[in-house]
Amino acid sequence: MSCENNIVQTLKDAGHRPTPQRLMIFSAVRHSRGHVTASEVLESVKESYPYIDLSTVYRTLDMYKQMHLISGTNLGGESYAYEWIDQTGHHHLVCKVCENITELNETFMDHLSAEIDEKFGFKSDIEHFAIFGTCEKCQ
Amino acid sequence: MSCENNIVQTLKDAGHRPTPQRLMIFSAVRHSRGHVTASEVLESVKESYPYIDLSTVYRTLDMYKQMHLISGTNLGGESYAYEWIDQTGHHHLVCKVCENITELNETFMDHLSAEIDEKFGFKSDIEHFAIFGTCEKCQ
DNA sequence: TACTTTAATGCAAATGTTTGCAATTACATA
DNA sequence: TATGTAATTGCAAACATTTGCATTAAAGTA
Repeated sequence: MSCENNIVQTLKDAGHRPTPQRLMIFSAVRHSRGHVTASEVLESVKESYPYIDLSTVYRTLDMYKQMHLISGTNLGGESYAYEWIDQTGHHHLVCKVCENITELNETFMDHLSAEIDEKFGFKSDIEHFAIFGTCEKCQ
Repeated sequence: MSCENNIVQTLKDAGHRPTPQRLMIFSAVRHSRGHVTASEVLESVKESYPYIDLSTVYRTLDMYKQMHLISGTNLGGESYAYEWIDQTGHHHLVCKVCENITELNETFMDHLSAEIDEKFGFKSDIEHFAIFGTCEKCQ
């Protein structure tokens, strides 16, 4: 389970310590709509705890990513964005021209994922994907 | 066409100037088996032209990437790897445990790509993909 | 509660990548 | 070939991310 009220337990179960920093960072990602960058998380957490360090943010986001509580996606150019993973995993179509982002339902990847498992015995970890291209408007 | 003997023409056609630096950088990527990082390209080019700068390498690799002559893929962790795109585009299955990489034939993505076009009118640009997961051995 | 052990933090420095700008180079035109 | 112009380069500085390490804090045990 990855819902907020037992993030403490989730951390403990995974053998990690539920430090205040980790809870604040989780909360910052959890409560922001859509994607956030590492420095946005930093600013957000700083409002309640000014001594937080960027390296802690990066380390913690990486940890949550490995725990599959949040996803990290390169949304083109400079922005590496983190996002809380809710029940309905999803992907993005990123238009290289207008830079708009379209959400893509998880089921689109299921087929591919099953095919890869069948052929290679490889369990793919497709939680969050960014596919680049050109959207209808911009073609 | 993206074969080596007319890289000069390919550049001109795209409105770019075929400078010595660009030709050397293309050659470095073209002649290396598999993936190369930006600094590997730098070292390689430096052997014949020591004054080359890393920023030129990055800018040029980005340009080639936009021209779809090379692909850039985040192969996990720190390594961002560039690769020449030959006739048979391909993708990678990257195992998070043993870090081994399995090549994945282009056709695997074709289905997904067609589905996305049909549903969203979105022309996806799936030339080079890294899918993370756990390989058969490591499960 | 006091003590011990180990994980996690903050800081500073290292590394990787991008950007601004003046000098240089390639190309078009005369 | 000489000249003008716009693109490209190398440099230096900015920015983003990661790492090493001493200090601090969390959790288990007595």
